[in-house]
Amino acid sequence: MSHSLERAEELYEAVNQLIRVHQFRDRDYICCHDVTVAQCYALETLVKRGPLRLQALADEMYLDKSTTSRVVDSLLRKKYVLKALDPSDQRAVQLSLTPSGEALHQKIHQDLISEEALMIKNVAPEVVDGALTLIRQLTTAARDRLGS
Amino acid sequence: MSHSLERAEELYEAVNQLIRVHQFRDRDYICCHDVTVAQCYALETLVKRGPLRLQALADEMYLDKSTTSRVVDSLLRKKYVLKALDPSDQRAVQLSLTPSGEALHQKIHQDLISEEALMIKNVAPEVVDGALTLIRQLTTAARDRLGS
DNA sequence: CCATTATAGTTGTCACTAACAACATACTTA
DNA sequence: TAAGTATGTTGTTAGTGACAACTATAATGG
Repeated sequence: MSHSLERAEELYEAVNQLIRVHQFRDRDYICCHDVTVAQCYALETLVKRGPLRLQALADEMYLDKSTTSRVVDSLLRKKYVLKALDPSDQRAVQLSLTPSGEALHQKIHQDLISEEALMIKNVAPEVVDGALTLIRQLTTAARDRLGS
Repeated sequence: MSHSLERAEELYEAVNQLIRVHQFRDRDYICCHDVTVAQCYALETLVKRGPLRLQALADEMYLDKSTTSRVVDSLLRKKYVLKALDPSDQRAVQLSLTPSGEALHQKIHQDLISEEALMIKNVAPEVVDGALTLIRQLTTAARDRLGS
């Protein structure tokens, strides 16, 4: 039991460090592209999860709908996102990327992936594969825990 | 080469998800304790890296010194941090925790560790140990990359 | 079928986050 | 000692994030 707490502590530290470094990198690599980190994450989510309603987007991003509404606003102003009415529900909106939104996302995504590739270029492939599995497992565990 | 890019892409996704979930959890578990996430991170850094100058603290946190100065201000107002002059340099300050800062940090830290323990209670110990090594390796790789 | 209740988004407000620039002060070195 | 450099603080601006109050639309139930 005390062993499992030690493990928890070490994992907490390690994940924290990883998060800091990634956040810092994101600030560097995203913000020079006309969008902020949060805006970029919204773009990413819309790319991955297809057209979404506002509340659904907020859920995916773990944010309040009001916060999300404002992030989307900024993307609308910059013409990276399109807001269409849902024909089946006059209250709801369908959010999707414009072509220039797609293009921007593509560009940023590619930059970030290249950077990630450089970061792991000296790490053995098996090591990366292992980390992948485990990080996903941890994410699932955390998500389950929060959902409860 | 294309393989390594795929790996980079998957890793990027996986880490991103992990970051979201952890951020969400932090908002929940830290902010009910009289400090924000950033303030808590400053406390943690001061605990781990001992008394620090402002610029050193900013470096550890990957933040600008002005941002850090304000985070520290809020902690000074709440009496969780102590600011002492550096005798060897009248410009510099030595930042450290007050007893109540120590106590608060201890409490939050324990909460977070317990939560982390619950998250991994269904993950095999070897798996956690593996993740730990790999996450650290990735952090180091990322840090080296940014430092350059 | 209308009144109640619930849901989708928006807006007001407040505190915090974060950077950049300009500044005062103190150290350093040429 | 003058010029340059480093340490922190403050002004400013934009963005983040939550909560509550609000409008408008849908769904339900009596």
